[in-house]
Amino acid sequence: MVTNKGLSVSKNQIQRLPMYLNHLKKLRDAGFTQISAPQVAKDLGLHVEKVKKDIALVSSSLGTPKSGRNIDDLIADITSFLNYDEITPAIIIGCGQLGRALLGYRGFDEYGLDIVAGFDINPELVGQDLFGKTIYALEDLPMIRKKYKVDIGIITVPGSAAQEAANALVDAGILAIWNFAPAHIQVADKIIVHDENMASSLAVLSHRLSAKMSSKK
Amino acid sequence: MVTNKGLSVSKNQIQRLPMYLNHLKKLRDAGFTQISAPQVAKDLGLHVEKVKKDIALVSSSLGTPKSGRNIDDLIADITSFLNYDEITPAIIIGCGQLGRALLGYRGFDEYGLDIVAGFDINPELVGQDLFGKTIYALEDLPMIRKKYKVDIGIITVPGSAAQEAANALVDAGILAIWNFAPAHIQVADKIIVHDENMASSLAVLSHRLSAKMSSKK
DNA sequence: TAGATTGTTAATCGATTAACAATC
DNA sequence: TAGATTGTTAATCGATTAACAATC
Repeated sequence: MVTNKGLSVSKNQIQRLPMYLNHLKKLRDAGFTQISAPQVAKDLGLHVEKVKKDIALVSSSLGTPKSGRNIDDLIADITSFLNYDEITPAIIIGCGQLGRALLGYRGFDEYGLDIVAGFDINPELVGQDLFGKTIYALEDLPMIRKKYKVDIGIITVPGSAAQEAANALVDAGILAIWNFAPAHIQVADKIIVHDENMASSLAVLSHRLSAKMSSKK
Repeated sequence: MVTNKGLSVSKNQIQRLPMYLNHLKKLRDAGFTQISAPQVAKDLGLHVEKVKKDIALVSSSLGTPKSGRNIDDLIADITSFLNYDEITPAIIIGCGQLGRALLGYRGFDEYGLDIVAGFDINPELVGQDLFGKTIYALEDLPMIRKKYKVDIGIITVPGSAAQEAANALVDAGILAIWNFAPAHIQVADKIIVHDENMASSLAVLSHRLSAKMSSKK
Protein backbone atom coordinates (compact mmCIF):
# COMPACT_ATOMS: atom_id res chain seq x y z
CA MET A 1 0.00 0.00 0.00
CA VAL A 2 1.28 3.41 -0.97
CA THR A 3 1.16 6.15 1.64
CA ASN A 4 0.70 9.90 1.70
CA LYS A 5 1.02 11.98 4.87
CA GLY A 6 1.40 8.67 6.70
CA LEU A 7 -2.04 7.58 5.51
CA SER A 8 -2.49 4.75 3.06
CA VAL A 9 -3.85 5.50 -0.39
CA SER A 10 -6.09 2.87 -1.92
CA LYS A 11 -6.61 2.15 -5.59
CA ASN A 12 -10.24 3.20 -5.28
CA GLN A 13 -9.25 6.54 -3.83
CA ILE A 14 -6.84 7.20 -6.68
CA GLN A 15 -9.58 6.38 -9.16
CA ARG A 16 -11.90 8.90 -7.58
CA LEU A 17 -9.42 11.76 -7.62
CA PRO A 18 -9.66 12.48 -11.37
CA MET A 19 -13.44 12.62 -11.00
CA TYR A 20 -13.16 15.20 -8.25
CA LEU A 21 -10.67 17.18 -10.29
CA ASN A 22 -12.92 17.17 -13.30
CA HIS A 23 -15.91 18.30 -11.31
CA LEU A 24 -13.97 20.98 -9.43
CA LYS A 25 -12.74 22.48 -12.67
CA LYS A 26 -16.28 22.62 -13.93
CA LEU A 27 -17.38 24.41 -10.77
CA ARG A 28 -14.45 26.78 -10.93
CA ASP A 29 -15.24 27.66 -14.54
CA ALA A 30 -18.81 28.30 -13.46
CA GLY A 31 -17.50 30.93 -11.05
CA PHE A 32 -17.46 29.14 -7.70
CA THR A 33 -14.56 29.74 -5.35
CA GLN A 34 -15.35 27.51 -2.36
CA ILE A 35 -16.27 23.84 -2.17
CA SER A 36 -17.33 21.50 0.63
CA ALA A 37 -17.22 17.71 0.83
CA PRO A 38 -21.00 17.41 1.19
CA GLN A 39 -21.44 19.42 -2.01
CA VAL A 40 -19.04 17.22 -4.01
CA ALA A 41 -20.66 14.11 -2.57
CA LYS A 42 -24.07 15.29 -3.62
CA ASP A 43 -22.96 16.32 -7.12
CA LEU A 44 -21.16 13.05 -7.85
CA GLY A 45 -23.50 10.72 -5.99
CA LEU A 46 -20.94 9.58 -3.41
CA HIS A 47 -21.01 9.26 0.38
CA VAL A 48 -19.85 12.33 2.26
CA GLU A 49 -17.47 10.39 4.46
CA LYS A 50 -15.68 8.95 1.47
CA VAL A 51 -15.24 12.38 -0.10
CA LYS A 52 -14.08 13.89 3.17
CA LYS A 53 -11.38 11.26 3.56
CA ASP A 54 -10.29 11.44 -0.05
CA ILE A 55 -9.94 15.21 0.09
CA ALA A 56 -8.17 15.19 3.44
CA LEU A 57 -5.71 12.71 1.98
CA VAL A 58 -4.47 14.93 -0.83
CA SER A 59 -5.10 18.39 0.52
CA SER A 60 -2.14 20.43 1.68
CA SER A 61 -4.28 22.60 3.94
CA LEU A 62 -6.95 22.04 6.56
CA GLY A 63 -10.50 22.74 5.55
CA THR A 64 -12.55 25.39 7.23
CA PRO A 65 -15.62 24.22 9.12
CA LYS A 66 -18.79 25.56 7.57
CA SER A 67 -17.18 26.87 4.37
CA GLY A 68 -14.96 24.01 3.20
CA ARG A 69 -12.01 24.72 0.96
CA ASN A 70 -10.87 27.07 -1.76
CA ILE A 71 -11.51 25.41 -5.13
CA ASP A 72 -8.31 26.60 -6.77
CA ASP A 73 -6.21 25.31 -3.89
CA LEU A 74 -7.88 21.92 -3.97
CA ILE A 75 -7.49 21.69 -7.74
CA ALA A 76 -3.79 22.46 -7.35
CA ASP A 77 -3.44 19.80 -4.64
CA ILE A 78 -5.13 17.06 -6.63
CA THR A 79 -3.24 18.04 -9.79
CA SER A 80 0.03 17.78 -7.96
CA PHE A 81 -0.91 14.54 -6.21
CA LEU A 82 -1.74 12.94 -9.56
CA ASN A 83 1.42 14.35 -11.11
CA TYR A 84 -0.62 16.02 -13.83
CA ASP A 85 1.72 18.97 -13.91
CA GLU A 86 4.58 16.79 -15.08
CA ILE A 87 4.51 15.49 -18.64
CA THR A 88 4.76 11.71 -18.88
CA PRO A 89 5.70 10.43 -22.33
CA ALA A 90 4.13 7.23 -23.65
CA ILE A 91 4.17 5.18 -26.82
CA ILE A 92 1.41 3.15 -28.37
CA ILE A 93 1.63 -0.18 -30.20
CA GLY A 94 -1.14 -0.86 -32.68
CA CYS A 95 -2.45 2.01 -34.80
CA GLY A 96 -5.81 0.54 -35.78
CA GLN A 97 -9.10 2.22 -34.89
CA LEU A 98 -8.60 2.22 -31.14
CA GLY A 99 -4.93 3.14 -31.36
CA ARG A 100 -5.82 6.11 -33.54
CA ALA A 101 -8.54 7.17 -31.16
CA LEU A 102 -6.01 7.31 -28.34
CA LEU A 103 -3.32 8.94 -30.50
CA GLY A 104 -5.76 11.68 -31.44
CA TYR A 105 -7.33 12.16 -28.04
CA ARG A 106 -6.48 15.65 -26.88
CA GLY A 107 -7.72 15.11 -23.35
CA PHE A 108 -4.56 13.26 -22.32
CA ASP A 109 -2.73 16.61 -22.16
CA GLU A 110 -4.82 17.44 -19.18
CA TYR A 111 -3.67 14.26 -17.45
CA GLY A 112 -0.03 14.93 -18.17
CA LEU A 113 0.18 12.11 -20.68
CA ASP A 114 1.91 12.70 -24.00
CA ILE A 115 1.80 9.93 -26.57
CA VAL A 116 4.99 10.68 -28.45
CA ALA A 117 4.86 7.98 -31.13
CA GLY A 118 2.87 5.10 -32.57
CA PHE A 119 4.07 1.69 -33.72
CA ASP A 120 2.57 -0.80 -36.12
CA ILE A 121 3.57 -3.87 -38.08
CA ASN A 122 1.63 -2.74 -41.14
CA PRO A 123 4.29 -1.42 -43.57
CA GLU A 124 1.71 0.86 -45.18
CA LEU A 125 1.19 2.71 -41.91
CA VAL A 126 4.86 2.97 -40.98
CA GLY A 127 6.25 6.39 -41.82
CA GLN A 128 2.83 8.04 -41.84
CA ASP A 129 1.85 10.84 -39.49
CA LEU A 130 -1.38 10.68 -37.52
CA PHE A 131 -2.47 13.68 -35.49
CA GLY A 132 1.06 14.99 -35.77
CA LYS A 133 2.60 11.80 -34.44
CA THR A 134 4.80 9.53 -36.49
CA ILE A 135 4.13 5.79 -36.80
CA TYR A 136 7.26 3.69 -36.59
CA ALA A 137 8.14 0.08 -37.24
CA LEU A 138 8.48 -2.09 -34.14
CA GLU A 139 12.25 -2.32 -34.64
CA ASP A 140 12.53 1.39 -33.86
CA LEU A 141 10.94 0.89 -30.45
CA PRO A 142 14.17 0.76 -28.39
CA MET A 143 15.48 3.86 -30.14
CA ILE A 144 12.32 5.91 -29.61
CA ARG A 145 11.99 4.75 -26.03
CA LYS A 146 15.50 5.97 -25.29
CA LYS A 147 15.12 9.21 -27.19
CA TYR A 148 11.97 10.30 -25.32
CA LYS A 149 12.75 8.45 -22.06
CA VAL A 150 9.43 6.62 -22.24
CA ASP A 151 8.33 4.41 -19.34
CA ILE A 152 4.74 3.72 -20.37
CA GLY A 153 3.63 1.58 -23.31
CA ILE A 154 0.02 1.34 -24.49
CA ILE A 155 -1.12 -1.83 -26.26
CA THR A 156 -3.97 -1.52 -28.77
CA VAL A 157 -3.33 -4.53 -30.98
CA PRO A 158 -5.68 -7.49 -31.49
CA GLY A 159 -5.71 -10.00 -28.64
CA SER A 160 -3.68 -12.50 -30.63
CA ALA A 161 -0.79 -10.03 -30.95
CA ALA A 162 -0.89 -8.67 -27.40
CA GLN A 163 1.76 -10.93 -25.89
CA GLU A 164 4.14 -10.17 -28.71
CA ALA A 165 3.58 -6.43 -28.28
CA ALA A 166 4.14 -6.75 -24.54
CA ASN A 167 7.40 -8.61 -25.12
CA ALA A 168 8.59 -5.92 -27.50
CA LEU A 169 7.79 -3.21 -24.95
CA VAL A 170 9.52 -5.01 -22.11
CA ASP A 171 12.57 -5.80 -24.23
CA ALA A 172 12.84 -2.14 -25.13
CA GLY A 173 12.90 -1.24 -21.43
CA ILE A 174 9.33 -0.11 -20.77
CA LEU A 175 8.34 -0.20 -17.08
CA ALA A 176 4.54 -0.02 -17.24
CA ILE A 177 1.94 -1.29 -19.71
CA TRP A 178 -1.58 -0.02 -20.29
CA ASN A 179 -3.21 -2.95 -22.03
CA PHE A 180 -6.35 -2.40 -24.13
CA ALA A 181 -6.07 -5.73 -25.93
CA PRO A 182 -8.62 -8.38 -24.91
CA ALA A 183 -5.97 -10.81 -23.70
CA HIS A 184 -4.00 -11.53 -20.57
CA ILE A 185 -0.33 -10.73 -21.03
CA GLN A 186 2.44 -12.37 -19.06
CA VAL A 187 5.43 -10.27 -18.16
CA ALA A 188 8.06 -10.17 -15.44
CA ASP A 189 6.70 -9.27 -12.00
CA LYS A 190 8.57 -6.00 -11.90
CA ILE A 191 6.61 -4.70 -14.91
CA ILE A 192 3.40 -2.87 -14.01
CA VAL A 193 0.40 -3.97 -16.06
CA HIS A 194 -2.93 -2.21 -16.06
CA ASP A 195 -5.67 -3.93 -18.03
CA GLU A 196 -8.41 -1.90 -19.66
CA ASN A 197 -10.87 -4.68 -20.18
CA MET A 198 -13.92 -3.69 -22.24
CA ALA A 199 -15.40 -7.15 -21.88
CA SER A 200 -15.24 -6.92 -18.09
CA SER A 201 -16.84 -3.50 -18.14
CA LEU A 202 -19.57 -4.57 -20.46
CA ALA A 203 -20.21 -7.69 -18.39
CA VAL A 204 -20.85 -5.57 -15.31
CA LEU A 205 -23.19 -3.27 -17.19
CA SER A 206 -25.09 -6.12 -18.85
CA HIS A 207 -25.42 -7.98 -15.62
CA ARG A 208 -26.85 -4.99 -13.82
CA LEU A 209 -29.25 -4.46 -16.68
CA SER A 210 -30.47 -8.03 -16.80
CA ALA A 211 -30.80 -8.12 -13.02
CA LYS A 212 -32.99 -5.04 -13.30
CA MET A 213 -35.07 -6.48 -16.11
CA SER A 214 -35.74 -9.73 -14.30
CA SER A 215 -36.62 -7.94 -11.06
CA LYS A 216 -39.17 -5.92 -12.98
CA LYS A 217 -41.05 -9.00 -14.10
CA MET B 1 -26.42 -7.95 -4.40
CA VAL B 2 -27.40 -10.24 -7.24
CA THR B 3 -27.54 -13.95 -6.54
CA ASN B 4 -26.94 -17.15 -8.48
CA LYS B 5 -27.61 -20.61 -7.04
CA GLY B 6 -28.39 -18.84 -3.78
CA LEU B 7 -24.86 -17.40 -3.67
CA SER B 8 -24.20 -13.72 -4.09
CA VAL B 9 -22.34 -12.51 -7.17
CA SER B 10 -20.01 -9.58 -6.69
CA LYS B 11 -19.02 -7.00 -9.25
CA ASN B 12 -15.44 -8.20 -9.06
CA GLN B 13 -16.48 -11.73 -9.83
CA ILE B 14 -18.43 -10.64 -12.88
CA GLN B 15 -15.41 -8.71 -14.10
CA ARG B 16 -13.23 -11.78 -13.84
CA LEU B 17 -15.56 -14.06 -15.78
CA PRO B 18 -14.76 -12.64 -19.24
CA MET B 19 -11.07 -13.11 -18.48
CA TYR B 20 -11.63 -16.76 -17.66
CA LEU B 21 -13.72 -17.21 -20.77
CA ASN B 22 -11.07 -15.65 -22.93
CA HIS B 23 -8.36 -17.81 -21.47
CA LEU B 24 -10.41 -20.99 -21.65
CA LYS B 25 -11.11 -20.43 -25.33
CA LYS B 26 -7.43 -20.02 -25.94
CA LEU B 27 -6.70 -23.29 -24.14
CA ARG B 28 -9.50 -25.06 -25.99
CA ASP B 29 -8.15 -23.86 -29.32
CA ALA B 30 -4.74 -25.13 -28.29
CA GLY B 31 -6.28 -28.59 -27.91
CA PHE B 32 -6.84 -28.91 -24.17
CA THR B 33 -10.03 -30.57 -22.96
CA GLN B 34 -9.78 -30.37 -19.16
CA ILE B 35 -9.04 -27.43 -16.88
CA SER B 36 -8.47 -27.03 -13.13
CA ALA B 37 -8.79 -23.97 -10.94
CA PRO B 38 -5.10 -24.07 -9.93
CA GLN B 39 -4.14 -24.03 -13.61
CA VAL B 40 -6.32 -21.01 -14.41
CA ALA B 41 -5.04 -19.25 -11.29
CA LYS B 42 -1.47 -19.82 -12.33
CA ASP B 43 -2.03 -18.71 -15.93
CA LEU B 44 -3.84 -15.51 -15.02
CA GLY B 45 -1.89 -14.67 -11.88
CA LEU B 46 -4.83 -14.99 -9.49
CA HIS B 47 -5.30 -16.79 -6.17
CA VAL B 48 -6.59 -20.35 -6.45
CA GLU B 49 -9.33 -19.83 -3.90
CA LYS B 50 -10.74 -16.92 -5.85
CA VAL B 51 -10.82 -18.91 -9.07
CA LYS B 52 -12.37 -21.94 -7.36
CA LYS B 53 -15.19 -19.82 -5.98
CA ASP B 54 -15.77 -17.95 -9.22
CA ILE B 55 -15.98 -21.17 -11.20
CA ALA B 56 -18.20 -22.90 -8.67
CA LEU B 57 -20.53 -19.93 -8.88
CA VAL B 58 -21.26 -20.20 -12.58
CA SER B 59 -20.68 -23.87 -13.26
CA SER B 60 -23.69 -26.08 -13.82
CA SER B 61 -21.80 -29.21 -12.83
CA LEU B 62 -19.57 -30.28 -9.99
CA GLY B 63 -15.87 -30.44 -10.72
CA THR B 64 -13.98 -33.71 -10.48
CA PRO B 65 -11.27 -33.86 -7.85
CA LYS B 66 -7.85 -34.28 -9.40
CA SER B 67 -8.94 -33.58 -12.99
CA GLY B 68 -11.08 -30.44 -12.72
CA ARG B 69 -13.66 -29.67 -15.37
CA ASN B 70 -14.30 -30.13 -19.06
CA ILE B 71 -13.25 -26.95 -20.84
CA ASP B 72 -16.15 -26.92 -23.30
CA ASP B 73 -18.69 -27.31 -20.52
CA LEU B 74 -17.16 -24.50 -18.51
CA ILE B 75 -17.02 -22.25 -21.56
CA ALA B 76 -20.71 -22.95 -22.17
CA ASP B 77 -21.56 -22.18 -18.54
CA ILE B 78 -19.71 -18.86 -18.45
CA THR B 79 -21.10 -17.90 -21.86
CA SER B 80 -24.60 -18.52 -20.66
CA PHE B 81 -24.05 -16.81 -17.32
CA LEU B 82 -22.81 -13.68 -19.11
CA ASN B 83 -25.67 -13.88 -21.62
CA TYR B 84 -23.20 -13.88 -24.46
CA ASP B 85 -25.38 -16.23 -26.49
CA GLU B 86 -28.13 -13.64 -26.65
CA ILE B 87 -27.62 -10.64 -28.88
CA THR B 88 -27.98 -7.32 -27.08
CA PRO B 89 -28.48 -4.32 -29.37
CA ALA B 90 -26.87 -0.99 -28.49
CA ILE B 91 -26.54 2.46 -30.01
CA ILE B 92 -23.69 4.90 -29.79
CA ILE B 93 -23.78 8.68 -29.52
CA GLY B 94 -20.71 10.48 -30.83
CA CYS B 95 -18.99 9.17 -33.95
CA GLY B 96 -15.59 10.78 -33.49
CA GLN B 97 -12.40 8.77 -33.21
CA LEU B 98 -13.44 6.76 -30.17
CA GLY B 99 -16.99 6.25 -31.37
CA ARG B 100 -15.71 4.89 -34.66
CA ALA B 101 -13.28 2.61 -32.89
CA LEU B 102 -16.18 1.08 -30.99
CA LEU B 103 -18.45 0.99 -34.03
CA GLY B 104 -15.81 -0.90 -35.96
CA TYR B 105 -14.71 -3.21 -33.17
CA ARG B 106 -15.57 -6.74 -34.24
CA GLY B 107 -14.84 -8.25 -30.83
CA PHE B 108 -18.21 -7.13 -29.43
CA ASP B 109 -19.89 -9.94 -31.39
CA GLU B 110 -18.21 -12.34 -29.05
CA TYR B 111 -19.75 -10.56 -26.07
CA GLY B 112 -23.22 -10.60 -27.56
CA LEU B 113 -23.19 -6.85 -28.13
CA ASP B 114 -24.40 -5.48 -31.44
CA ILE B 115 -24.04 -1.76 -32.06
CA VAL B 116 -26.90 -1.23 -34.47
CA ALA B 117 -26.51 2.48 -35.18
CA GLY B 118 -24.46 5.60 -34.54
CA PHE B 119 -25.61 9.13 -33.81
CA ASP B 120 -23.88 12.44 -34.24
CA ILE B 121 -24.74 16.13 -34.33
CA ASN B 122 -22.34 16.77 -37.19
CA PRO B 123 -24.57 17.09 -40.32
CA GLU B 124 -21.68 15.94 -42.50
CA LEU B 125 -21.57 12.61 -40.73
CA VAL B 126 -25.30 12.03 -40.62
CA GLY B 127 -26.42 9.67 -43.35
CA GLN B 128 -22.96 8.16 -43.80
CA ASP B 129 -22.22 4.50 -43.25
CA LEU B 130 -19.32 3.44 -41.05
CA PHE B 131 -18.42 -0.24 -40.85
CA GLY B 132 -21.81 -1.05 -42.31
CA LYS B 133 -23.64 0.97 -39.68
CA THR B 134 -25.61 4.09 -40.45
CA ILE B 135 -25.06 7.36 -38.62
CA TYR B 136 -28.28 9.14 -37.73
CA ALA B 137 -29.21 12.54 -36.42
CA LEU B 138 -30.09 12.73 -32.74
CA GLU B 139 -33.74 13.34 -33.56
CA ASP B 140 -33.98 9.81 -34.98
CA LEU B 141 -32.91 8.31 -31.66
CA PRO B 142 -36.40 7.44 -30.33
CA MET B 143 -37.33 5.83 -33.65
CA ILE B 144 -34.19 3.70 -33.90
CA ARG B 145 -34.41 2.72 -30.24
CA LYS B 146 -37.92 1.43 -30.78
CA LYS B 147 -37.15 -0.26 -34.05
CA TYR B 148 -34.28 -2.32 -32.66
CA LYS B 149 -35.58 -2.51 -29.08
CA VAL B 150 -32.36 -1.01 -27.75
CA ASP B 151 -31.77 -0.78 -23.99
CA ILE B 152 -28.08 0.21 -23.96
CA GLY B 153 -26.65 3.54 -25.07
CA ILE B 154 -22.94 4.24 -25.41
CA ILE B 155 -21.69 7.80 -24.98
CA THR B 156 -18.51 8.79 -26.83
CA VAL B 157 -18.96 12.54 -27.11
CA PRO B 158 -16.68 15.22 -25.60
CA GLY B 159 -17.16 15.75 -21.88
CA SER B 160 -18.99 19.01 -22.44
CA ALA B 161 -21.70 17.25 -24.46
CA ALA B 162 -22.05 14.18 -22.25
CA GLN B 163 -24.98 15.37 -20.14
CA GLU B 164 -26.91 16.36 -23.23
CA ALA B 165 -26.26 12.97 -24.82
CA ALA B 166 -27.36 11.23 -21.64
CA ASN B 167 -30.56 13.25 -21.57
CA ALA B 168 -31.30 12.33 -25.18
CA LEU B 169 -30.77 8.64 -24.42
CA VAL B 170 -32.94 8.68 -21.34
CA ASP B 171 -35.68 10.62 -23.09
CA ALA B 172 -35.67 8.04 -25.86
CA GLY B 173 -36.23 5.29 -23.29
CA ILE B 174 -32.73 3.83 -22.87
CA LEU B 175 -32.27 1.85 -19.62
CA ALA B 176 -28.49 1.64 -19.33
CA ILE B 177 -25.63 3.93 -20.30
CA TRP B 178 -22.02 3.04 -20.96
CA ASN B 179 -20.27 6.37 -20.58
CA PHE B 180 -16.86 6.91 -22.17
CA ALA B 181 -17.01 10.69 -21.89
CA PRO B 182 -14.75 12.25 -19.25
CA ALA B 183 -17.64 13.74 -17.32
CA HIS B 184 -20.06 12.73 -14.60
CA ILE B 185 -23.58 12.46 -15.93
CA GLN B 186 -26.67 12.89 -13.81
CA VAL B 187 -29.68 10.77 -14.63
CA ALA B 188 -32.66 9.32 -12.79
CA ASP B 189 -31.77 6.64 -10.24
CA LYS B 190 -33.49 3.92 -12.23
CA ILE B 191 -31.06 4.38 -15.13
CA ILE B 192 -27.95 2.23 -14.92
CA VAL B 193 -24.74 4.12 -15.61
CA HIS B 194 -21.37 2.51 -16.08
CA ASP B 195 -18.45 4.91 -16.40
CA GLU B 196 -15.44 3.99 -18.45
CA ASN B 197 -13.03 6.48 -17.04
CA MET B 198 -9.69 6.65 -18.85
CA ALA B 199 -8.42 9.29 -16.47
CA SER B 200 -9.09 7.03 -13.47
CA SER B 201 -7.36 4.13 -15.14
CA LEU B 202 -4.39 6.19 -16.09
CA ALA B 203 -4.18 7.65 -12.59
CA VAL B 204 -3.89 4.17 -11.10
CA LEU B 205 -1.20 3.17 -13.58
CA SER B 206 0.79 6.38 -13.14
CA HIS B 207 0.57 6.17 -9.40
CA ARG B 208 1.86 2.63 -9.33
CA LEU B 209 4.66 3.64 -11.65
CA SER B 210 5.74 6.65 -9.63
CA ALA B 211 5.53 4.64 -6.41
CA LYS B 212 7.85 2.13 -8.01
CA MET B 213 10.24 4.78 -9.25
CA SER B 214 10.52 6.49 -5.88
CA SER B 215 10.99 3.21 -4.05
CA LYS B 216 13.87 2.43 -6.38
CA LYS B 217 15.77 5.55 -5.35
C1' DT C 1 -25.04 31.76 19.22
C1' DA C 2 -26.60 27.94 16.13
C1' DG C 3 -25.50 25.05 12.69
C1' DA C 4 -22.84 23.31 8.95
C1' DT C 5 -18.61 21.29 8.02
C1' DT C 6 -14.32 19.61 9.45
C1' DG C 7 -11.14 15.72 10.89
C1' DT C 8 -10.93 11.34 13.23
C1' DT C 9 -12.13 7.26 15.63
C1' DA C 10 -15.21 3.16 15.80
C1' DA C 11 -18.46 -0.17 13.65
C1' DT C 12 -19.93 -2.53 9.71
C1' DC C 13 -19.63 -4.74 5.62
C1' DG C 14 -17.83 -7.44 1.87
C1' DA C 15 -14.17 -9.60 -0.47
C1' DT C 16 -10.06 -12.09 -0.25
C1' DT C 17 -7.25 -15.49 1.67
C1' DA C 18 -6.43 -19.48 4.55
C1' DA C 19 -7.64 -23.96 6.22
C1' DC C 20 -9.54 -28.44 5.81
C1' DA C 21 -12.45 -32.42 5.03
C1' DA C 22 -14.17 -35.08 0.97
C1' DT C 23 -13.12 -37.61 -3.19
C1' DC C 24 -11.65 -39.18 -7.71
C1' DT D 1 -3.10 -46.10 -2.30
C1' DA D 2 -1.23 -41.27 -2.57
C1' DG D 3 -1.95 -36.93 -4.00
C1' DA D 4 -4.11 -33.33 -6.51
C1' DT D 5 -8.25 -30.95 -6.76
C1' DT D 6 -12.76 -30.14 -5.26
C1' DG D 7 -16.27 -27.54 -2.38
C1' DT D 8 -16.99 -25.15 1.91
C1' DT D 9 -16.28 -23.08 6.29
C1' DA D 10 -13.44 -19.85 9.09
C1' DA D 11 -10.07 -16.03 9.57
C1' DT D 12 -8.17 -11.99 7.81
C1' DC D 13 -7.98 -7.89 5.57
C1' DG D 14 -9.35 -3.51 3.67
C1' DA D 15 -12.73 -0.27 2.39
C1' DT D 16 -16.95 1.88 3.37
C1' DT D 17 -20.11 3.80 6.42
C1' DA D 18 -21.50 5.59 10.86
C1' DA D 19 -20.71 8.38 14.84
C1' DC D 20 -18.96 12.29 17.21
C1' DA D 21 -16.16 15.94 19.16
C1' DA D 22 -14.01 20.30 17.53
C1' DT D 23 -14.57 24.75 15.31
C1' DC D 24 -15.48 28.55 12.22
